[in-house]
Amino acid sequence: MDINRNEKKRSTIKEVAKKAGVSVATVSRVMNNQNIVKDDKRRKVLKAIAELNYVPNPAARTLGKKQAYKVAVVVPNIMNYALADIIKGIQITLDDNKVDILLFNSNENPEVEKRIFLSLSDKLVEGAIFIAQCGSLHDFSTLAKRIPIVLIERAEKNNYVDRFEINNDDAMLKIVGHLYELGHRKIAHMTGHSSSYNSKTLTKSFLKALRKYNLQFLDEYFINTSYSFRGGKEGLERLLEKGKDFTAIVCASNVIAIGAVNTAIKMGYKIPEDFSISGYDSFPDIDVLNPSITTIEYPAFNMGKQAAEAILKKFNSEAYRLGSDTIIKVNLSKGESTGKVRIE
Amino acid sequence: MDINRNEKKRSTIKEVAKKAGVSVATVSRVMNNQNIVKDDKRRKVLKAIAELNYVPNPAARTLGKKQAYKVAVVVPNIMNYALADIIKGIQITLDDNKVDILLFNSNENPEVEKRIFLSLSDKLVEGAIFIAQCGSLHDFSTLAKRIPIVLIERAEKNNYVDRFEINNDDAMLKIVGHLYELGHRKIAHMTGHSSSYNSKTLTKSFLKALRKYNLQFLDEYFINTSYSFRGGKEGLERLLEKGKDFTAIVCASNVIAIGAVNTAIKMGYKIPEDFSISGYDSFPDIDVLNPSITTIEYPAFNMGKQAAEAILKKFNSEAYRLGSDTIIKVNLSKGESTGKVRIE
DNA sequence: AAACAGTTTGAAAACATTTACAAACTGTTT
DNA sequence: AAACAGTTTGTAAATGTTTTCAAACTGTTT
Repeated sequence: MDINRNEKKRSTIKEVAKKAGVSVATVSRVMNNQNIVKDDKRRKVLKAIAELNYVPNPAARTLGKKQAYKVAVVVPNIMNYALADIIKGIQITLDDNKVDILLFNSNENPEVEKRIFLSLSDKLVEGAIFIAQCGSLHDFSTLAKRIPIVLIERAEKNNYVDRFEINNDDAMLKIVGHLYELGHRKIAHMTGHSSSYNSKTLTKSFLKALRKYNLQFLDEYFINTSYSFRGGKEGLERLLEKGKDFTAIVCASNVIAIGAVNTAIKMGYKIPEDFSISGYDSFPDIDVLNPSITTIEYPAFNMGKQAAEAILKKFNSEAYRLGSDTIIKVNLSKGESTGKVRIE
Repeated sequence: MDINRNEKKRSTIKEVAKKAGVSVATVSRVMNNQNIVKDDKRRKVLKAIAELNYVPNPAARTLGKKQAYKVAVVVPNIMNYALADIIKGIQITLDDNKVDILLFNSNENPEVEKRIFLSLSDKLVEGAIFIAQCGSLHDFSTLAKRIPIVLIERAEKNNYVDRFEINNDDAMLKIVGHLYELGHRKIAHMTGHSSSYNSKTLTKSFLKALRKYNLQFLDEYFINTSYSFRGGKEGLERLLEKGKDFTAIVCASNVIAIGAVNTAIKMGYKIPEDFSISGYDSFPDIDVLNPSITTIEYPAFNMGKQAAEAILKKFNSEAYRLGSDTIIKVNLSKGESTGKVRIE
């Protein structure tokens, strides 16, 4: 695709200099408000700038300064509240620092993500934030030497990237513990597609938690589905086809949980009387729903802020510096979708 | 904020040229796959590129070509399914054409939006898409001379921008008609905050529809609230405080409707037996909810695609060309949240 | 009035590419 | 072998900034 629009020409720094009767260097100094320009010249320059409607050409500026004030943000799906909330946190923080974000969406397609990853090295961004995994691992070592990298909920480990990991082990321990206390012993699990790193690690944590409580895991009550209301609906339908021996379902995401809860009620089940359902994620106003969903929540917006701050911090550091690992704390938020197991 | 990281230096076209024993022009030709380079030289160049790990500097390229392959997308809130869906449509279409998107989020803050709008003129993007209104009107005439502009659901009119407007009149006519057929005569209205252009125009369309059906509008059953589940909850609470003379509520958004429906049921009302509630928007899998929501839906993802295509089309056109006005069709999707009015 | 330090300025180089133009090769045809 | 047309290549200008460095001003002190 060729882009060939005849732009109405911008005025240049040369024209401003000519009009103001000074050198381009002086104009540049005024633009970058270096206060070594005398007042009378500064005034002349500002006047010329206003008259010519001059705005500096960012490409030339980037070339001269070797700074683009841009950060790439790569997500698998923008239609996901938790991810959108993280992006919002990033956006607000970077915006405060006059850094723009270049948004890339892989649409859960590993090949697209790979392509984005590879193309990043020629994008002229001063940093990149990758959120959530989709498909294969990338080798960040080369890229991390050039620009600061932040990974949120991703598998890659590397000494030079900053990582933010949600404490899945604790999350699953908390939710399984909560269900255990309510008397649940047969707990089903509904998670994302098996190709997803995030699903797989969460399942591992779930199994760990079961072991801790000496609960056995029933293979037939393990369901992979998509991260959506419909995924919750279809997952529940497949689960119930196999029988209803479980008393609770731990879902890997709130949308799945909401889909499952609503479908269960539509089918005539009572939640939580017939079985409990829990979610996981960051979902706004989840307490407003009926029934409200018991969930493990993490501070998505805040994670975004932290990620952006990590990038900004590295901007200023001399060269290439060790990354940090941050474990994000989770919080059990009890709702109406879980309850005491019925004594049969 | 100063960005001062010591980047590991990229290799340049000069180094490649030297290593390959050719001129920089030849390297440039290879990079832009112009097939006027002889095979032996091309091979040498490619070898040198590979060995030096050369990737062209985008800023220099932009400067030379006067093309940045970037489009700005400005939204009031990224945490909104309909907007996110539009962005997704834009993203996919632009990505196919190797155009990147620069995402700006005004966070529903008119001043931030204004700032973004003004800063756009110095961003070096080949196009801009503004989605939904937030606050004051902007004057797009100057910007539109330089780059193609697409406005989605915004008030500004201008001969040179492409506009996409949802057919609000038809939407409200359809939903009021649907409720009228079900016997409803006293219809409340819950919309966004009064500062929002989108809310205001929708309300106008709602009033028009009422008139068409000879229904009177009761001032006290008009509620402004926020676009969220909680907004729906709080709106409904305020509405019910004023009495319960209405038999239906037309909400300006699905999140408001969902919040209201769930809250109503929690309060002990039966929906739609006690009153009907309708939504408006694009919301994924809304039919999975319990009850499913009657809503007016518009093709958000597709609108995004169309918007991006409009931009791409203008890229290729000579200079500055008339814009188009597209009215987006809406569709009534009947759910379980609306029903026949109870004969009292 | 000369010397000096400090401030303000401008010329020109640097940034990394694209591209217009001319030169140098091809391979035919006379 | 000269003339020609077509292809391939290189030189150098152009793109619009920032920044280095030296020069030209200041105003003070001797």
